[in-house]
Amino acid sequence: MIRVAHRMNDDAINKQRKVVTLRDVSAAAGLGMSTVSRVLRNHGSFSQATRARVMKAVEELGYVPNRIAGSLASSGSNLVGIVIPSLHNIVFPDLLSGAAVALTPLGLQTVISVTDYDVAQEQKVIESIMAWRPAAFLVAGLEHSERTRALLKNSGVRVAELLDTDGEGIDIVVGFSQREAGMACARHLVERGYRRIGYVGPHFSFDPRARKRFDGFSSILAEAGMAPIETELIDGISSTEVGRGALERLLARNPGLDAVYFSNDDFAVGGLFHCYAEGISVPSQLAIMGYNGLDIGRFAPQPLTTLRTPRAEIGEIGARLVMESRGPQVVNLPFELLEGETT
Amino acid sequence: MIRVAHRMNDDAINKQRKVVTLRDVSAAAGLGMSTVSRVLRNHGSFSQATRARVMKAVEELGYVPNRIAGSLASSGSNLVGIVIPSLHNIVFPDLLSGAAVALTPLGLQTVISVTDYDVAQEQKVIESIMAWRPAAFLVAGLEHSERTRALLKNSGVRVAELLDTDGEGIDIVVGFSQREAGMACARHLVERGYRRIGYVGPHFSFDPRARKRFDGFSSILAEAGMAPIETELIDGISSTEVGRGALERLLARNPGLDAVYFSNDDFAVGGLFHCYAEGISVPSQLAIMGYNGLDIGRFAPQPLTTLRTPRAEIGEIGARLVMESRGPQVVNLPFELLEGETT
DNA sequence: CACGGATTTGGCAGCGCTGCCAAATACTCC
DNA sequence: GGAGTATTTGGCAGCGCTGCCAAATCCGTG
Repeated sequence: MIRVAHRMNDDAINKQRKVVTLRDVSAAAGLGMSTVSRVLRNHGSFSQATRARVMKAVEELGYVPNRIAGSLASSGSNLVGIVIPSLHNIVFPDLLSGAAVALTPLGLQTVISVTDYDVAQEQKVIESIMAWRPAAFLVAGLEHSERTRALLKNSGVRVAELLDTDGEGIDIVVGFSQREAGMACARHLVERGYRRIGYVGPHFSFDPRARKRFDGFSSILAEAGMAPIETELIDGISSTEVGRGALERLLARNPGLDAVYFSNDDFAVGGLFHCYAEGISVPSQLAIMGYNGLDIGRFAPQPLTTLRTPRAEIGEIGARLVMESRGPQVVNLPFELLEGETT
Repeated sequence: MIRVAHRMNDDAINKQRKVVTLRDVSAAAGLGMSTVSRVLRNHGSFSQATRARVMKAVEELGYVPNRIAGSLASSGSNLVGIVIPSLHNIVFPDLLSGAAVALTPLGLQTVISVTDYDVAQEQKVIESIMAWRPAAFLVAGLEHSERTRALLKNSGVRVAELLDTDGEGIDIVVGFSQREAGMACARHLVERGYRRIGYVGPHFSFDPRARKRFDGFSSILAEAGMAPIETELIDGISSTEVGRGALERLLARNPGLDAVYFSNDDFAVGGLFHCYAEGISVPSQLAIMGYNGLDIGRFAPQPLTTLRTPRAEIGEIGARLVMESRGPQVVNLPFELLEGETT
């Protein structure tokens, strides 16, 4: 008998140690489960005395609510799926920061996946996030596989596609025209009188937004009757080192260039450093233009001419709109050409 | 009668349009739910013919599995909670990238939250991630509220604390000694003969790791019988601009400094740029030392002397260990002093 | 002090899936 | 050809919570 009693006691202890559920809390508080649930969600009505009893029991038992069960019962989660191509380009952490500003106060959690600029991988991660029935999706860009588009469209969750407005969106689109951004950069260089222009950026198969900017850029040069741009395309991630090497190779092949447009300020600063190292005078011998308006470029010895992109705002507005649940819409945010001393 | 039949038909259609469940798939395939579940999870045994029937039904109905229900039934999610203080310091995106390398192949999703260097906020986000019963936690640093530590310890989930090994961990710890890192930087400057050293970094209340480095740094100077270091403490995020301004202020107050130690390469590069702008010769008039081994510093006109930190490796190893579910352990990774031309 | 309405509380079904076990079917060997 | 084993399949309970509705309690009034 005694041993049995001991065993039961042990079991009870183990049970408690294992997982504390709403039922345990309600038993401890001497209340019904629904009452406890109401108190914990601060939803519906209950007396202050009840609230206190619940909180006391929660505290004593160390109860942690189970949102998996809660979400199943109420068919709705507080998860927001975010899908970006990379973390190595500052644009995307900035986007995430902006989104966090809007989502955190609403008590939403972010499930974040990285695709490495691969639409197949994008499809895979969106499918697996979808299995968590997120409240909304934020995805970078407008280019997806057919299946991904269908999945997002038919799922019923709100989707915001961010950064780029050149194309057909699924639901909400927040960004700016990448093509226009490229055109603005080209106009600037053309106006300043540069005529033999080179380009350093990622391979086009890689980043569709860089390609759109390049196309826009090229179209302005063509309009001005200028020769097609010389390009140095890069595989790896955006960095100072790579930009420096890329400019060196580009100049070796095309000694007569008078300006180079870089698809990112990281690259551009690398290019600028190359010029300093080689004694190439900027901008008189070679003009350097960047893209993104990174701090590092703005406060270089010669401030870099670049184009400030509103990436944090895009993240924030995208997150806000996707939760406010209105109809589909396109929001175009302004970019700003920052004239530095390198062009 | 006809109207009733119509209504039922409508209902059936609505039902199907609304949410396709495992039950719908099993009905369409003419199989039991458990069989379909087994096929979809590729778990247990079934014939190839069965597999094909299931896949066909899944395709036709556009079934998306519900991991909320699955996780509730099997009491275990494929979510990994990641908690970092900020996204504005490159260290943390790098950490996330490293973690993704280890987690993605295992089919794990990341729930990421940012604390803004606030232990209360950290507690809040860890509590709410815990409600999703994550498979594991990755958190930056060892400094938490008492409650957070208790929650993590008692929850039974594996926890890896990343970046810092100076202190008591909860479970797995992966990083390096921040104190030692600071000491290594100080030794380098002392060896080179610098004697009046300044420091630029974030407010100490802010970032406990920066404080530990600073303490290690100071201890070496004290050992060498040198005067206490002059400091310029900063509120905002790490950036070139801020570093530039901070150095200016620091030098205005302390004209005799012969070296400045920056808590981040962003700051340090800003400082370097300030020197260039003011015609201060580096390192003969003023030595500049950074921290983190960022690309931007390595490929500046004068390569920055800095200390390379293995942050992506920390993320990757932390993620790997936390999933391999062995006992508590501390992994110390090496940092590397990179001698540039600025000291 | 009984009465009607407002407030507070409890019971129970069910969200969609998985784990367990038993049943059905296929296959092997003598 | 039938017992014995291996493979494949189905049924059902239950994971922990919420939504709905009914029951209980409280309160001010006539």
